[in-house]
Amino acid sequence: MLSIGDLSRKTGVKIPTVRYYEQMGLISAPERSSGNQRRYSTVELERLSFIKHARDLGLKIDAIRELLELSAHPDQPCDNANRIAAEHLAETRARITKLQRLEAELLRITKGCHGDKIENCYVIESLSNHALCKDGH
Amino acid sequence: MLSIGDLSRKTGVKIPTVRYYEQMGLISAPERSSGNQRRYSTVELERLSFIKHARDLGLKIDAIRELLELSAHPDQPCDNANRIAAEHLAETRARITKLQRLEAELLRITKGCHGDKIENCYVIESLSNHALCKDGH
DNA sequence: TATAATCTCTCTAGCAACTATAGCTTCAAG
DNA sequence: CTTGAAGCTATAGTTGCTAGAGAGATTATA
Repeated sequence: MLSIGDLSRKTGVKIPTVRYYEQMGLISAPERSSGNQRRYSTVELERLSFIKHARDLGLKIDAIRELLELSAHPDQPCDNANRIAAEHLAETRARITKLQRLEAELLRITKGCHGDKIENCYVIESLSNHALCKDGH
Repeated sequence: MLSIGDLSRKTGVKIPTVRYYEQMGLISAPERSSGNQRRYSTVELERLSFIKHARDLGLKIDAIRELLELSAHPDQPCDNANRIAAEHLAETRARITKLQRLEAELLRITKGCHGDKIENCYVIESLSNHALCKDGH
C-alpha cells in the first residue's frame, strides 16, 4: 500500500492536489490506515496517472471526469472520447492563434520604441491609443 | 459626466469589472452624483481605455499598475516600460511554444484512434499510458 | 523502548481576474 | 408621478490548485 506521499512521488501530482482531486470526486476516497492516513493501491496509482497526463495535456477537470467515466465502460462506443479530445484540440488551436496575434502586436510595440523618456515611449503611447495597433485584437 | 454604464459602453469593460478595477486601485474612486452614483470624466475614460487595451494584450493587473505609474511620469526614462513589454512578449512566446507541443500531441492522439469501442480507443489508451507519447510534455 | 524526524491529518484561507446574485436605491423619460 | 432601466453595496462563486496552522501518526535511529 502506498502513502499519499508515495503516490505523489510516483505520479508527480502534489499531495494537496491529490486530496483536492479526491474532494472533486476524480478519485474515490481510499482506504485508511489504523491512524486514519490514506493508503492507495496500484488501481488508484493508474487512475491518478491518467488524470495527471490529461491535465498535462491541458484538459479541464470536467473533461477528465467524462473521460474517466467513459474508460470505465470498455464496450461503449468511443465517439465521445474522440469528441472531447477533438474539442480540446480545437480550443488549443484557438488559443494559439490568439496568442500569436498578441505576440505580433507586442513585438511591433516593443520594437517601435526608440525614445528614452516616458513622454515619447512607444510602449506607453500604444497602450494609450488603440488606433496605433495594426490588428483589431 | 459619464455614468458607469456610459463608461462601460465606451471602453468595452463590463460594469462590475470597472468597479473591480476601482477596488484594485487601478482607477481612483470617481466623483459621485447626489444619489451616490459614480460619475466619470474623460480622464477616467482614457485611463480605463489604457487598462482595457493592456488587458487585451494579456498583461497582468500588476504589470498594468506599473505601466500606469510610469505613464504618470513623462520625464522619466522608459526602460522599465520596455522591460515590462519585453517580459510579457517572452511569456507569450513561451506559452505559444508550450501550446504548440500540446497541439501536436493532441493531434497525434485524435488521429490515432481508429477503433470504435472504448476498449480499443487510442484516446483513452494514450491517456492511460504516457509511454505512447512522442513528446515529454 | 524512547525519542526525534518526518509525514499526514483536517480546516481554513488565498491566488487571478473577474462574474453573478440579492435586495435595495436612484435616475430619466413620458 | 409613475415606471422601468440603471446603479448601489456586499457577498459568494468560478478554476485548479497552493499555503498555513495546529494536531496526530509513522518510521528510523539510539
